Amino acid sequence: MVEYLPPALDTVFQALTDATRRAMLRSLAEGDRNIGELAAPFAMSLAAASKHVKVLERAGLVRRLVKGRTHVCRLEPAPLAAADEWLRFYEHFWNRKLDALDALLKADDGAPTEGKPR
Amino acid sequence: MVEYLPPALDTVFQALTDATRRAMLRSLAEGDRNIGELAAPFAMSLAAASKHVKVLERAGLVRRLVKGRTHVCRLEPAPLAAADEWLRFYEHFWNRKLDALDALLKADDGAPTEGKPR
DNA sequence: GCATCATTTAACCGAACGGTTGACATTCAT
DNA sequence: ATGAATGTCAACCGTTCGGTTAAATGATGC
Repeated sequence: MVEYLPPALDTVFQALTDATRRAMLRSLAEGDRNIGELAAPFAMSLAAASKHVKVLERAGLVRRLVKGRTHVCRLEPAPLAAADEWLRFYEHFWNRKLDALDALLKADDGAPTEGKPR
Repeated sequence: MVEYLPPALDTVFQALTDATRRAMLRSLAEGDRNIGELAAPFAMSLAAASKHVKVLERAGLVRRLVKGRTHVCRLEPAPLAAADEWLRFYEHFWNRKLDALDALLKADDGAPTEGKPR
């Protein structure tokens, strides 16, 4: 059987909606952390933190290595790359828009798309 | 004057979790659309689509220009840039990880982590 | 004026979210 | 063997989510 099917974008973005989970990822970017360490900065029960980690895991953003009685979590950046890829589809858009925005706001129809380089 | 207070990252990612809304953004990338046009590809009521658009609006991803009885929606890419910026913090990570991934996959659960430097 | 088109609003529904508490399983240290 | 440490699981709770239907609003066209 296929162990890892591609973590859907839905799941990844959903995991990123929560500030607590985003902070956990930031922490994991600095090194492996067990559940207690991930939970420490937040005013919430360990059970709640455990759930958050599970969400990150489901999104493929975290891999868990059970080591004795502690579960050490490791950042798994691939799904972030996938999310980024999705976003970059719009990259040329937000670049182009930096000055085109003014034009659009002034003349709401027939938007001329030419503009000066920023 | 404060034109727009920063649309929180929470709100932006949350808006992106839904595939319907992501598809709407893709459609908007090709040009302005009114609500009916945005709703058309999906098997859902207009009221539901209207809610989706409202979510996109709340995230600052869409601007609505009421023109007569139709509401024409326009893509507003700035919050996407913000989300991308957040993600790119991890960019060096997913680049560096391309080959380290194999090592991680091999040293799965029961495996000792002593084999590699940490 | 009147019907129609485009859209929102309100009320409702079941499922998912984010949190809690309390009980349980395992591992580690003594 | 006992007990503390590390986490999970199950049950529960209030809120949000994504959808529905039905009614209301507002602009258009005849």
